[in-house]
Amino acid sequence: MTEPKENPLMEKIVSLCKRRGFIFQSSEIYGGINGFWDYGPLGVELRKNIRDCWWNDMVRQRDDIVGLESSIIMHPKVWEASGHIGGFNDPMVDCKVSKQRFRADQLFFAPVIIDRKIVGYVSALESETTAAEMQEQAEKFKRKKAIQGKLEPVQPRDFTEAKSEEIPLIPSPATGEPGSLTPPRAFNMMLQTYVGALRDESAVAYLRPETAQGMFVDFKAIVDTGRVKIPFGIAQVGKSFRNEITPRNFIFRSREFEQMEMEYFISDEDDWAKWHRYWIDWCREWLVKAGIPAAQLSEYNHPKEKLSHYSKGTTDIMFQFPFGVQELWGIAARGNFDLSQHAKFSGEPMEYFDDVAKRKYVPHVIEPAVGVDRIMLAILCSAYCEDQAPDEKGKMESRVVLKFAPRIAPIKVAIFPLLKNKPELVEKAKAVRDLLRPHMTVFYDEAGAIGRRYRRQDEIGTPFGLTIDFDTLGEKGDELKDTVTLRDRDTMKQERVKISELLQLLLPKIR
RNA sequence: GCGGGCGUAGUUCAAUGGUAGAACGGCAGUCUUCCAAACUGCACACGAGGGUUCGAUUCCCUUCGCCCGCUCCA
Repeated sequence: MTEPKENPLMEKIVSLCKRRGFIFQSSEIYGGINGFWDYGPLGVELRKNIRDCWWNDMVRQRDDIVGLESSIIMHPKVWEASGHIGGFNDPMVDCKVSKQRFRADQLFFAPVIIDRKIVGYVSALESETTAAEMQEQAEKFKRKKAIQGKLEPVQPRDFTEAKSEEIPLIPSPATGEPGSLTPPRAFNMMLQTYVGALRDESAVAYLRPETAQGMFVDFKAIVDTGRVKIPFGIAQVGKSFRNEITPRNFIFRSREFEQMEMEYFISDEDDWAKWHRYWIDWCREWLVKAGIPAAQLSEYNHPKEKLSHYSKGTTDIMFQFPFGVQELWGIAARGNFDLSQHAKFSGEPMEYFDDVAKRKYVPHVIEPAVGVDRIMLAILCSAYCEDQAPDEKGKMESRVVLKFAPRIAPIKVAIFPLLKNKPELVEKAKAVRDLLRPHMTVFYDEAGAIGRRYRRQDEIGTPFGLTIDFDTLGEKGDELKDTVTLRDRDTMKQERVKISELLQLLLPKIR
């Protein structure tokens, strides 16, 4: 099967997002900056709705979850404790020929020394037999080059110790030939900055790569002041930053992104699998409520051998994006690793005293973590739709519609006077706009033909359109006076509704 | 980070070694009687930098960005 070289659907969505003011490339007038995006007038409404829905469902409608907004820049030790500095800051070595990448500390090399003279180098990847392998290579090397003399035993060193003049002489483990390896380069995922006026090592700080650590670091403060009892959760929405090597797929993976994370603390004796399942189901239901069809969702369980050593299990809710099935929402059982680490690094005990069980323990945690940006992209992709609609003369034309769930649509209702050159219509339409505006996002439009205005709203996913016509003014008698047509985005059907009943009709539909 | 492809209006495309056209969209106006009507007018582009050249949007180099594949994604 050949992979499609292009992705027409994705291109259409990207171009619609730009055309209608959802998403722009950041700093575009300067040529753009890779991995950063701006959200325009409609994008910002959509994101706000996503955040608000999540916050409402996750925090406000529950007794057991409280909110938090921690700072983006935290004490650098936070990232030592979390493992982001120590464990994931490994220098990497690339082989320019085979395109393989190795961790420098797992790549070993040694000079081949005959009669006290270095005649070449051998290399091997870390394994139980690295030393033996390299000794064998050295002997083979000696035979091949037909060099006489005494071969000294090889002494493997890892690549982080390679001197710059040695690097071109060390063979790549992939090809066996020297000259293709790059010097070790650090791939630190965290964005760095300096706090304070001095730009020295002591001032280095990091932009958080996840919001989660804020919840762990403030765990004690919340337990002490929040009147919370296990099981309970701490939720946070905020920006995070990662130096992704390859930002790709529109806003799917960016360097600045917004997370919605929740840490749900449970007893160390609780059945974590039960809570894990509970949160997976909760997240799936939430996505469906946000308008994503259940049929486009699936689950992926991370294989045990790929899990971090502290994780008991991670399940990703996957979404069928136009560019493939990709991770949307990760639900991780993190054990009590994070709290224990912070206890260790800060010296502050992170134990919870359980009034019911009458004992102390370090709680375990289940973490549903999702990106606002990813949800936004999934919503855009599943909402995008092209169908057929009749034009003025009844001829079928293709129509682009974003079928957003009304609760997350940027604009809930658009209001039109049938004609703009009739002051009575305009005045009445503006009165209807003012009536609804305190309760929902509205958009007033009087430009062009009515059909065009409907189509414009279809393209930005506005679920309802209201048109004020001559009947509204009472031209056909009192029966229709002060009624308007309410037009449905998806069916394009219209019904006649009394202005006085609009609010009670619309409000339940947009919740 | 590597390899391949590509950068011309808001979008989709065209042309050209002598500085660019269209369609759709946008804005304003005339006109309107419920699904992208018509007419008129207006605004808007050669991603950036350097080189070759009398002259570069066009050729070359660099860079930035986008797409596809690999890699990476704690």
